[in-house]
Amino acid sequence: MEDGTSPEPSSCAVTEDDPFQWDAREDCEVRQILDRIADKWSLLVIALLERRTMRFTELKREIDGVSQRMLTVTLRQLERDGLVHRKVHATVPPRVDYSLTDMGCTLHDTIKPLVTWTEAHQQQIIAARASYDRAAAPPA
Amino acid sequence: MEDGTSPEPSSCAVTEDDPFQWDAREDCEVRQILDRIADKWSLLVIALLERRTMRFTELKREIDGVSQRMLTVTLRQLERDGLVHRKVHATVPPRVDYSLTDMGCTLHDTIKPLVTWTEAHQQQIIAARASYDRAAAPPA
DNA sequence: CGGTATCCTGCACGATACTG
DNA sequence: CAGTATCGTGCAGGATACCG
Repeated sequence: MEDGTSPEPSSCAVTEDDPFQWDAREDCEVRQILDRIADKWSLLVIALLERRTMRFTELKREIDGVSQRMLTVTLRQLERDGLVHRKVHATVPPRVDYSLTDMGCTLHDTIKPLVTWTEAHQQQIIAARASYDRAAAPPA
Repeated sequence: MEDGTSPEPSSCAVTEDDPFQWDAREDCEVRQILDRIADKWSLLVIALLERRTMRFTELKREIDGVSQRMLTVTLRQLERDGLVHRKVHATVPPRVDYSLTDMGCTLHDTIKPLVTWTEAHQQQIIAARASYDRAAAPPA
């Protein structure tokens, strides 16, 4: 395939004084943490809990397609990372409330722009994909 | 386990007028796109390309642990999504330059705070994990 | 209700070999 | 140099059953 089909490159600044350069080591803590919070369900859980405290079953009902196992695993990881608070009520039947911790809220603040960006650019991305696929299409 | 070991919940605002509420449907476009850009390598590639145009081999050398296959796959996806530009030079040996598109740059702008957040909170997260693990420790 | 424990499967990904 | 093609497999994650 030629390159003529790609969108133009940008000329975004190569800011030399940009302190943003991350550690590319495989065992880098930052990468591990990012992998964790950027996984399939964590973002969704954080987004939902930012709105209000929710029970386990509520979360399960809200999140289309999540298995009980994955929801449990996700919540446990977020709790372990100090992002989500788990409150067990000693009632019967049991009741467990999940909510964001303060740190979880600050994380949400940084995630939100990412989701907003995605929403704002989804049409552009869909168009880019169609264009790419057309260019690579089977020359029948 | 009791709940006494969890960090306190936050009281972050339940802003009712908050328009941020995302589509939890499994086939939601936003979720698919997020899954794509939040994967193990994409973030790293975007971060590196924001600094400067890079060749395939350079990227491979910079990113510890990535296989040739995964780098290729990642770059193709990002190209297809219109986030990365691929420029093939008709020289021999071949030379392929990768750079961010304008859209890729805007994405980087929203990713950067997330990385910054992670760097800023990694100690807190490590501490939270240690605390959690201690609480759940084998009661020998 | 809100989980664990167990089993089983698919496919994501690495390794390797080949090519324009 | 910058890929494709093919094969093998580890483990993420679904399904199911059971429990406090």
